[in-house]
Amino acid sequence: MPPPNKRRIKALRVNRARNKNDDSDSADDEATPSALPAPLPAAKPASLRSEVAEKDARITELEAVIIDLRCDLLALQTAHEHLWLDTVSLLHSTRTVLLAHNALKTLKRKADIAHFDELGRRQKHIHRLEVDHTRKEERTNFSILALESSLYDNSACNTQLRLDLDTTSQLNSRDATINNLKASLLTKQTTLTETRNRLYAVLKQANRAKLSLKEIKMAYNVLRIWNPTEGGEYTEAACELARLLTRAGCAASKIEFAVKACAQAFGIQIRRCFMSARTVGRALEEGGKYAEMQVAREIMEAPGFVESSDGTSHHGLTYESCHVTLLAPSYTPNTDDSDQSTWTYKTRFMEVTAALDHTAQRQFDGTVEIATRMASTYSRSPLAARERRVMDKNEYWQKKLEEMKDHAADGKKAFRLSTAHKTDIVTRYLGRLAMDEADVATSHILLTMLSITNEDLADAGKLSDSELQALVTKQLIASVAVAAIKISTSLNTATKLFNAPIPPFDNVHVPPPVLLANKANTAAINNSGNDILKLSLRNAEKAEKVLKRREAAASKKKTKAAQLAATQLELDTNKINLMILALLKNQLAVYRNVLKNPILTKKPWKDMSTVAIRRTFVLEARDRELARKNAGGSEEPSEAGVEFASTVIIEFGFSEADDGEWVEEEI
DNA sequence: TGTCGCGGCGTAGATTTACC
DNA sequence: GGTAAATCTACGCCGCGACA
Repeated sequence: MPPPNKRRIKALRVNRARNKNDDSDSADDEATPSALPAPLPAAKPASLRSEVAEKDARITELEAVIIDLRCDLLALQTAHEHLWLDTVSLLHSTRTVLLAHNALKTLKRKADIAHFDELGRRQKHIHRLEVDHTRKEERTNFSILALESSLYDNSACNTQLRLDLDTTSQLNSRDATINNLKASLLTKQTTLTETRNRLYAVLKQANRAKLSLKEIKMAYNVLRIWNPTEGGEYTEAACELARLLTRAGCAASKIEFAVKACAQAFGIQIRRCFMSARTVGRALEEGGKYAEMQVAREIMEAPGFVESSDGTSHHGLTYESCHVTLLAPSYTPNTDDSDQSTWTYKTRFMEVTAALDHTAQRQFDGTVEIATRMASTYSRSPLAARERRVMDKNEYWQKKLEEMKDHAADGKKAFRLSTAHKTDIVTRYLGRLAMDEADVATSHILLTMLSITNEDLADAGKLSDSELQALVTKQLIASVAVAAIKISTSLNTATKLFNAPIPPFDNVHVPPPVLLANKANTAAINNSGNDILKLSLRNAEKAEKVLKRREAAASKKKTKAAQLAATQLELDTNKINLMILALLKNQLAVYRNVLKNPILTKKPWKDMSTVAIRRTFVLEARDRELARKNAGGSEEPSEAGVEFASTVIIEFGFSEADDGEWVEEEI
């Protein structure tokens, strides 16, 4: 065992002390009843066994104490070992620390040397930097001084430039301002001009609007407020309205109510009251007998008129209507009715009357009755007394230029009756005239006939010389004679051929035929001169179309007639045998339509379609014509194909059908 | 102041409507 | 189908108002 060192010695001392304490403690423990087994009670006389038991228990307890002590001893030994190990460790550590201390001393010494070297270098660097700084500072100061000097100079220059800039700016600003002002002025002038123009336009518009408004207001007032009277007298329109309402079945006493009710519905005011029943009665009278008087007077004043008539049946009764178309004054206020240039064509209603039948004789009798009644009415009227003249019933016939009818069968017969009647009237008139003027009139007829030339006829757009020869010479000569007298005397203006659409002997233009009632009812009614029932546009177009078609047909017919007139009747058989189809047809047309050959007239064209047949018919007709001439011309054509003397029937695009009706020709 | 146009009234006759 | 009432028509007469 190694000799104990100081630390070990110390540790031993500690252990001894601890052991002493333990001993004392053990002594104390023994002394303490709790630590030591309890002292045995005073020995009593006990059994051995109990004594052994107590001893065993004491032994057990002691053994337990021994065990405990041993454990403590072991613990102390362990602690001692630990302490020993610690001591060894500390010694080792101390040795290590000493070595480290020495190393550190060495390092410190080296570090100090290095430190001093570094410090020297740094101090040199600092010195060098200080020197550089001093130099840079000097240079910087110099530069600053130079810059300050330059700054001072630049500031002065800048001040001067600023002054110049201010001056320039002021100048530029002034020019810009001027330019701006000029631009603004131009803009404002443009705006002003535009505004002025707009103002002028607006003023014009306002003026126009004012005028328009004024006109519209006036027109509105005119339309809104209807004055049925002028100067206290009911206007023709008012009277016509009353008559129409009466015809429509309105009682005279209810007409005022009806008119007012209509006006209220239409937004129209009627100035003052509408006419009373009594005045309505007067208006009806004016539309009846008074109208007849007026028509009679107009017929006497007019250069001529056209009569249109038609018939129809209603509930088994036959009715005949008649109206005339003639030049009549307008009767408008402030118009000179004596000036014929202001006259216009009017269609006047004559009558609608029941008839027993629709025969030609009945129609003719009706016309005679109308003429007689009209002459009587006018001659007995106060109007005739004031004008100090009367109307002769023959004047109606003298003034009648044309008749319009729609029935071929009875119409042609009626034309013949009318023509005969008029011829008689005109002959009587001419006779009276001849008696008045002796033989002057006769010579005048001849002179007038001789003075009519082809040029005159051509200028009038009428028949040429050849046409005159081709047509029925006798009829035309008679008409020319009548016309010549009429022209020379200017008294009889009605010496026209019946049914000539355009009178050939003076400048009086007669309008085309009026549409008849059972052909175009609406158009006919509206064409009848009624101022209130105006022709509707559709009917007008329809009527215009019909008239145009008829005019075209008439023109076509006239061309055919002219072609017919230009055809010379060929009597040479050699020439007839050389004729071609068209020439043969022309020859047949002359025989058929001019000479009224009774055989050819009844022969339809479809049965004369070949050259041979046509040539045969032409040769036969030639033989008959030569025979007729050799017989002195006494052989007249049969009545069936001959028109009444001085009657020319213009069918106006219509032709006679098999049933006697006139039907429109196809164009 | 005379003339003219209009409306109102009365009367007679014709026509339509309601009723038996 | 007849009859009475209602309605419509025609017309003369008279007064009123506008106008020259």
